Amino acid sequence: MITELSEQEAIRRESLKELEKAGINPYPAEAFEVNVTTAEIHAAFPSDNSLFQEISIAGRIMTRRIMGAASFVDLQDSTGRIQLYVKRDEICPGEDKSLYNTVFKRLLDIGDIIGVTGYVFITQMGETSIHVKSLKLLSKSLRVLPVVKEKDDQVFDAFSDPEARYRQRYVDLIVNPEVREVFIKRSQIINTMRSFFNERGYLEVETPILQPIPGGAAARPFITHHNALDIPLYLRIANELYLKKLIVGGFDGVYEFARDFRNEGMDRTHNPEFTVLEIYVAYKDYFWMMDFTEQMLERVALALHAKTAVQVGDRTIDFKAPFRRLTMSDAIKEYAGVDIAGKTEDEIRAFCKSLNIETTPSMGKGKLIDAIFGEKCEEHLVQPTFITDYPIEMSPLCKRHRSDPELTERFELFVNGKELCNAYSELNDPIDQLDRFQQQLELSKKGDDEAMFIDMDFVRALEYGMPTCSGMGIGIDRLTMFMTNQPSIQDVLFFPQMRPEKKATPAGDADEAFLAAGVPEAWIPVLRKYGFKSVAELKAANPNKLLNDLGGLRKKMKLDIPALKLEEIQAWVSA
RNA sequence: CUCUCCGUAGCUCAGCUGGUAGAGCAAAUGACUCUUAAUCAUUGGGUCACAGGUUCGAAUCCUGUCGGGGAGACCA
Repeated sequence: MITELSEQEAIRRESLKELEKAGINPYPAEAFEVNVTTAEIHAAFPSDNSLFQEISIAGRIMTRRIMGAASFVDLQDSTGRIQLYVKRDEICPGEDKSLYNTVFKRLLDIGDIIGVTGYVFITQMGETSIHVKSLKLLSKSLRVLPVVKEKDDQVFDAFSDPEARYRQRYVDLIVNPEVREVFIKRSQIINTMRSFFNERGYLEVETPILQPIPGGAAARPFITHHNALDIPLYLRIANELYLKKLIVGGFDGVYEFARDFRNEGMDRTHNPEFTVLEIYVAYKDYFWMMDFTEQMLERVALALHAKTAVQVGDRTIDFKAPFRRLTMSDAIKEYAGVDIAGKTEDEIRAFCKSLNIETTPSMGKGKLIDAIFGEKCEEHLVQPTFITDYPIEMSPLCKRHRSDPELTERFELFVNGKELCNAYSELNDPIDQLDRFQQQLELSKKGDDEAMFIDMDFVRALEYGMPTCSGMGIGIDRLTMFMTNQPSIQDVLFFPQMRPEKKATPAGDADEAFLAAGVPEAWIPVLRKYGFKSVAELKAANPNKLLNDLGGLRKKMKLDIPALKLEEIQAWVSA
């Protein structure tokens, strides 16, 4: 684990030892009392100088400006930053000035976490600051933080490498304050929605993530295995069927913020695991749900921005209810210029050809219509728009339209050309439901590998009777991208999925090979430094010379590991 | 999966048509008791992602691998 340390990391580890020698615990166990945050000081101090005369505050050292016997430090806590004024004779009132001269100036670094006491004042340059009376190290930082500087709203040397930011999000959060803001807003979005539901008496529930049948959506699942039951289990792709079983069970409204998993491609709008809210409300239909959805989104926008207009890229999106409503057939008429109403599969296939849309024989009527819509319409739906009345083949869980048996009572909400919500008047006819599942089976025989599985327990539940019901699902990650103006899903997930980091395998053999030959772990980096990259090279060496050279190297590098014996080295070479 | 750009010090980046690496910040040492991208002086810090190839000589040219960004294909 401890490979080559950089010069600065080695210096920090030395400082750590010196601190311990001086009797300072770099990682003390006891609590440090904090009685104020930087945000509270900045909010109240300038108007009332009598406040904050005895404060205790903790945070991370972000930058220092040392001028001999006095210094300024920028301290960052969870709410922001404040400047500290550290004066030698203030923190070292007696003869012994080592706390300032040695500990503060030499042994502390940017990145260390400290606690201070003192009082708030305003410097001659007009900056609200803390006059430090005592200072205590709370945690020593051994790694070097990127130092981001700022002047007149211009940022210098920003920590910007996406790979490093996503892999080491903690560093990103420390040095890039706007990143923290995105995630605070994400939490606000979820809280606003939760209040909206709870005020109406709906119940927050939890349903299985490990499912024997991955139902409720069309997607490729992750498969895992349960040892005790000796059965395959799937990570859920949706929770729709379970929530509807709860409506059967007698709840009037249930919702879940669910983590779903889909074993499909990754790009800037798709992560293998993502968060979806699904809500089901008894005795409602999809018209009711449209009203509900637009009110919910308007409220989220207001909660975050205090207005309904939200900046997304170079566009302004207005979440003020009501949103435009358009049937799918009208949308295709408007944007593709063809009328699909009452047309056969062959006629629609011909439309696709005339519009230069690729088709395959396995595509049914529903997929063909969806292809036209996807190619020609979606990109135009910038302002929030409900697209309604989808063809029946695409919606096996959705109630047939009350006035057209070819269609379903379904809507999707499009924002900025992307799908955001999906909702139905839920299908509660168990015979129709089984029939639709069987049609899915036919599709899958035709080669559609994402047709739905049949969940017989769900059909059985419907046979007991489910009230009329409307359900809606909304992608929380996508919603957060819109509401916080982030172009990539990776920017709204703390830890987006990444390929595993491989430590650059040094030329020659891996550590394991050296260990297998009997070399103690601590000596492996030494051998590499000495020039042995592989076990084979090691075996070719003269054990006596090795003993001498390695002993010398141990002294030179001041290594804190036991000296080697000739027999040990002979064992490696002959192993 | 395809195309494309990228990978150099802890961070942000230079490095030309090939000649064994530079800057700013950060760090070390020193000066400085109201600075704020603090300032001034001195110094150290590199497996140029990895592996091959071409060449007298490769950070640079070529091939492959790994990792990342972007675009597309596929996909809700």
